[in-house]
Amino acid sequence: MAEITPQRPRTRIQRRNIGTILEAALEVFSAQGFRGATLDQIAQAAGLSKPNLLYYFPSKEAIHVELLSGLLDDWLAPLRAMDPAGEPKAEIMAYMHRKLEMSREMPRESRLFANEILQGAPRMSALLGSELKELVDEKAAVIRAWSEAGRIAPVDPHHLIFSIWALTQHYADFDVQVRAVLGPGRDPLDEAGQFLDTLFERLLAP
Amino acid sequence: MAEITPQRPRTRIQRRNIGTILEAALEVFSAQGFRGATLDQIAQAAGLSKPNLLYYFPSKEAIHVELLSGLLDDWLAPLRAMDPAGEPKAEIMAYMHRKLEMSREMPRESRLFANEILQGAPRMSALLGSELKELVDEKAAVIRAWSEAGRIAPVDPHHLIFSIWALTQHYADFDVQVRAVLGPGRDPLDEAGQFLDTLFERLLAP
DNA sequence: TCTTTTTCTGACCGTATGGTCAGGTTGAGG
DNA sequence: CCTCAACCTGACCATACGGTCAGAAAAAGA
Repeated sequence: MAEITPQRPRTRIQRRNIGTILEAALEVFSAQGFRGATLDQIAQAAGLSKPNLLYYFPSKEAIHVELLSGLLDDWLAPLRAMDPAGEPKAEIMAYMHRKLEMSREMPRESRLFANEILQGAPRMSALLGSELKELVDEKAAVIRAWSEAGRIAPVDPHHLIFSIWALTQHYADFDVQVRAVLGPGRDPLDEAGQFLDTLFERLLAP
Repeated sequence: MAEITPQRPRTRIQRRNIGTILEAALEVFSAQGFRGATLDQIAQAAGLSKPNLLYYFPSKEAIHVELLSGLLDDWLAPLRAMDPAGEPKAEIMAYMHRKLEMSREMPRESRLFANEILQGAPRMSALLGSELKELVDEKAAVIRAWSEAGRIAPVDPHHLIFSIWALTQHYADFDVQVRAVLGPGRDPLDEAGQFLDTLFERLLAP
């Protein structure tokens, strides 16, 4: 009975199976939520047996936590990339577009986070108050400086960031609603790109 | 064994208990999601026994459906109230503020809907494509007319409505995240009111 | 090839959960 | 006060689910 620990380097098989499991878990957790997902569903989606899942991860919860913590960096990367030395409006617009692109390319990750936050972030609240808050505060200071220098219109930096999150993630998290309202034959994400361009253009114009 | 049907008028006790159950179910479903909520939790929150719940509702699912369909009208009321004969910007601003007020006063309802939509709206997709779409299309036409008459800046009406939903509901659905980032001693909803005023002011100014 | 370690599985277990039922209790109308 | 329908409950059931375990199968190493 060998524990799979980060101590000794992972074998080829371990890398492959752990990857497969996390991919399957993302699929199932994002669609069903933590409580709604079952190990059998994940096992089936991964093409592995249930005991085999639990050979690689000690519990259902451990899979979920691994997914969340592994994703947080990807999730915050676009904000990290916002350059204090860049042109203010261009930097903010680029951030918004990168987030919108993630709603198109990574809707499952978006929904996974949304599910977690909706339930009160029981497995993430620590990270929210530390890592996330620090990054946001840092970037908010940058935006505030831009704002005070008159390079963008005056605006609350924290709520500006919230608005980017809300407006971009909405197209991933509420996809069914958006599509139901728009009807077939329209590309919500394309239109959103145009609309949000206009919105932030007008909001930020000095 | 009497069925509780809408046929014969409800007794006093029925009205009271059905109300209590729906209130408790809203509390539990909105915090845990459908799958995460248990009948025992709802029964305890309602101060009733589990079999007694099932005396008034045939199943857990029935309680959930009743909640959702009963809530849809309240949810759409602010949009319905948008008056084509009113002053365009004021009407839109008023709608936004009413929605924001609902995020403050009815966060559980907001999260209940968010949960449902996130899971792909398995119990609501019919309503989304009919009742919701029709109302939104109707109001979108009004907004488009305002826009074409030059009374507000040109803007895609459907995405304008989406943006109001996204920006206001974000403060209810992602409450923990918003509070974690802002830190203690700030009132997110108050600040949001200011910020969104500015945002839509600049977006809509002709 | 032989040995050791890693990988994998069928069978099984305890608990939680949605739901049922026979029968008791309470309230309303006469 | 009596009767009948409405209301309520403890005990119970079947299933789903997370997790365990003894040992087989497959890789890796010598």
